[in-house]
Amino acid sequence: MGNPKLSRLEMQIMEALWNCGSASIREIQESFPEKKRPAYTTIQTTVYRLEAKKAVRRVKKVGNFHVFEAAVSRDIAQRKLIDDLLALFGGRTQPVMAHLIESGKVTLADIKEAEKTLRHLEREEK
Amino acid sequence: MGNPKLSRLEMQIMEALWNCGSASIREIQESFPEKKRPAYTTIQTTVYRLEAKKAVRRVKKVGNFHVFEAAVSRDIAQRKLIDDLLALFGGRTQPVMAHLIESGKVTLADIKEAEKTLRHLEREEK
DNA sequence: GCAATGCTACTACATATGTAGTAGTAATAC
DNA sequence: GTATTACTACTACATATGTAGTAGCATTGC
Repeated sequence: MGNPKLSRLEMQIMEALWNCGSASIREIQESFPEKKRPAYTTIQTTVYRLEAKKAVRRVKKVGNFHVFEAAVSRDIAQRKLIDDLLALFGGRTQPVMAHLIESGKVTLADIKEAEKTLRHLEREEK
Repeated sequence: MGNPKLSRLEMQIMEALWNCGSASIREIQESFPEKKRPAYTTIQTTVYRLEAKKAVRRVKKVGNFHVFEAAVSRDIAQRKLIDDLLALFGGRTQPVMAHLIESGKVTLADIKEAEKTLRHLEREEK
């Protein structure tokens, strides 16, 4: 029932749908960089699986092809991934933060931004 | 032949080894809370797989049982998980940070701490 | 020494995921 | 209206992971 955990390929497909609003299998496939573009049927199979998980739905049929759209938001999907990662860390965010910083991929600006967001949240909750 | 990505159960087993230094299958199994303790052979199978991945190794045999120890550090293993998550986000940390904050699991203190760490790093790199 | 117990090594199986082939039907191009 | 092309629906298969059973050898307790 809840939000399904999406895999790498599934997320890439969802990304195409979140960006385009809606798309056909072919359009999704062509959204992949030519060099690492899976076969048409690979995308198709994965879209069908996403459909089974209720993460995408068919919106209409145009000509002989179907058009799909995301049925879960990017936020929800991303949140699920992060919650699952956190679970692997026993729910502790500290090591996650530490590694993000250590990886050199978080800038001071990101932190500042985060801090601002956090202050806003705190104010709203009071 | 980089560091393998470890799964949920694998991480739980590694956690036991990182905590105890070294342990037998039975000891690892008993480190699980009674209510969600997998069968002995489930732990065994998973330890064997970790061995195949070179994430653990046998250190000795005591009586008729083997004693295992971690062959990769907690840091390395955690780092791998985070790098893989980041890859799902196209390498952008911003959404990860945003979700961590939104989840309410990161406190302002965590951010302050992170900021301090980051400032230190920047200084060192100059 | 022999029976009980415990551990190992191996096998088995279900689900998830990445990957893609094939058969057949539907749209299209003339 | 027929040949080509494109898409769908289905099948197949390998690897990863969680899960656990079984057969048999090693230890141990007497």
